[in-house]
Amino acid sequence: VTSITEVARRAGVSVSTASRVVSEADYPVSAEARERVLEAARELDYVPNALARGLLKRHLPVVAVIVHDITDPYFAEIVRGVEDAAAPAGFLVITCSSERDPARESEYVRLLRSMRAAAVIFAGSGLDDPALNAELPRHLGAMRSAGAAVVHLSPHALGEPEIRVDNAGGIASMVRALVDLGHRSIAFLAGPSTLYVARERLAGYSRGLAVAGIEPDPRLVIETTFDHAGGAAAVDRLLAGGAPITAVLAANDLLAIGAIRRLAERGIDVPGQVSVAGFDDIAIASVTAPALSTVRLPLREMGRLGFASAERQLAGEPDEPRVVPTEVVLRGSTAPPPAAAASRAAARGASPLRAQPRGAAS
Amino acid sequence: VTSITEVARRAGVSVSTASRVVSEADYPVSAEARERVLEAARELDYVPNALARGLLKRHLPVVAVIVHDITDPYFAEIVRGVEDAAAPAGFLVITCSSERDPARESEYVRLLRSMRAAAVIFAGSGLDDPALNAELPRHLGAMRSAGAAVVHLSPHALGEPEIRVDNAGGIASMVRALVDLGHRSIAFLAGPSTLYVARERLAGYSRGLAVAGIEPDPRLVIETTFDHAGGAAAVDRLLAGGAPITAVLAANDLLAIGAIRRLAERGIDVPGQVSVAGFDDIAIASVTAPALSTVRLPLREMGRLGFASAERQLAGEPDEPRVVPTEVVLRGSTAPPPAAAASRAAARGASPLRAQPRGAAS
DNA sequence: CTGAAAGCGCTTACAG
DNA sequence: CTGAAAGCGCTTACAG
Repeated sequence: VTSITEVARRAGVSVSTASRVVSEADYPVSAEARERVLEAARELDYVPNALARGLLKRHLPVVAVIVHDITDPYFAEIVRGVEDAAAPAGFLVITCSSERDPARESEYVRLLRSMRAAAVIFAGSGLDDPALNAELPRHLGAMRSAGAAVVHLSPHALGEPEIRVDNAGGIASMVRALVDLGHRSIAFLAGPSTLYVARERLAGYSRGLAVAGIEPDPRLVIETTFDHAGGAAAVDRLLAGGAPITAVLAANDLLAIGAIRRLAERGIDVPGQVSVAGFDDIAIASVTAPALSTVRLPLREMGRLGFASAERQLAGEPDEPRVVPTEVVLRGSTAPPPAAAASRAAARGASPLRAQPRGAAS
Repeated sequence: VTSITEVARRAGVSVSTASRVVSEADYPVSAEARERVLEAARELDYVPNALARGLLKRHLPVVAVIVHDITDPYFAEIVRGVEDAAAPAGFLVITCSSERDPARESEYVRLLRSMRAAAVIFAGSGLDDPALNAELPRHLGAMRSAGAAVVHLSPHALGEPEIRVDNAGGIASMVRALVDLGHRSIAFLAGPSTLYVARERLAGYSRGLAVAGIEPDPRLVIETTFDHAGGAAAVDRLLAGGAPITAVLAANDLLAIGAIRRLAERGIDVPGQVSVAGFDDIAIASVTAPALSTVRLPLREMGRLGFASAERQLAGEPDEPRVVPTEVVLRGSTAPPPAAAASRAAARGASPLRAQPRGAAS
């Protein structure tokens, strides 16, 4: 724990000069003094105290990412993107799993505020729950006015996100792709309706159906949690409902993967009898069997963009919102609907699922 | 950015008294003074400056987790465990993806040292590369002597890990389980031989074979990276090698999942023709098709234990190494070997893979 | 180009 | 129970 005082003494210079050298300040120092300081620092294994420095500057070179759950591949990928951009700039990244609990979120932001974090990036969607969100805006306001950056990568209650995904457009494109494959009976696993992203994606589903001239069937829209279990449960409800279905579109990949697994357990072939598609394109999506058709989001890039936005804010530069592209990726989990079943379904509204014995599909 | 000075002024007390109240120091303060300070703090939205506090204490209430890649579910789960234990104690968690690059790792630890992080937890295995690891021990030594905690959750070059997994025993148990199923030709996807964990798991494979009285066949051991792609590539090499195989045991789940996928692409049924098993039991292992048989590691619990070890070290308490249990979990990806093929293979050493047309399996 | 001094926001002996 | 003062390790006007 050597301090700059000892470095200065050993180098035979003042603390001021030592500081100017080790902090790489833009300030004239003679070559020999510089060399002596550097050598003393090396010999003493001097590492500057970032806390002391942070006390004088406005904040610590640390950026926090608030995620719902770091264990969700969607968020892990974003955090990695933030880190990839932050590391070269000398920033460390703090991850906070809020579990979508506004109280935990507030507490985390309070802690971040006390640590004078330079930026906080909200990776997950906001929750529509104004009463519980009371504290958060106060903390964010205080951080902002203390010069810290605040970035949102998803829709939220407090305004437009700095990094924006066209959720509705992405889902609508996938609806279109399924329709092009021949599907007309497309179920939608919607995620939690309290989440702003989930709402946008649901809107995309409705829009996609409207564009294709398909009458929406409320029985085909299932509200779920945003994980494997939600996908499995939704399949059960769908099958119990008895409505005709040839495709299932899920509001995220985790739901889709859970749905595929449940369909397999029920003896229903994917994509032979039912096509399944997701959203996000998390890493495992391409490794499942069958590989998942999905709408790709550049998750890592979103993390990088998030940090870039923070940097701009910290530098006092103008920060225009960025819109991030989505792309439909068709893999093995989608196919044309079973021909016979499809025409029968169209003719009398029967469920192709029940009418179609396993293995008889194309 | 209100400071304790303003709180003290508004409350009409000295800074000392205000400090004693807001920092919850164990020091007598009159009830009315306390109340006035608390109220002033509330009114001013006072949040103490953790940097100033950290400058006086030995360190900042922050714990870092060094992982290979936060995007790997293995590490995400551990980080979550650390966070679950750290949050109630008021610690924030910093994640550092080192990509197994000793230079990056050193740089991260230097940064952590400069921030006076209270603890650094190494989640991943050490690399056997003494030359490159030169800087790391110096930083760790400095942190330790500054009172910070250092925890290892995996084998490494610098001694015994604080939290220890019986890697060899776990793999050997899975070999045993496969043998019990009737397998004798068990390939092993070993991971990178430079990683200490990978070596321990390979040793477990050898031990398992020895216990079962099976002659090891060097063609069946494939060194790989530790990801999906490594599993796929290993399957290709195995099939090209032409050695008889009825089961593939992978040193981690990512490898196993990549292998299953590649086998499916090659038209080989899992587990009908070939059984596949992994190690770790990451969350997706139970959702793949077929669900993955694996050796369960209590990853989240390991994270919690890691933080607990750090807390003990910080408190100056004795910190005995903990050994964490492993458990064989048999799911859909393993089954008895195809009977005909197995006996033929035993008789003349032919490959059951080639001899067994798709779908003819039990 | 160099250095003495003030100050960032706290905590903690020390004296009362 | 209360408060004045020193000091943690830096940076940065300010004077030379």
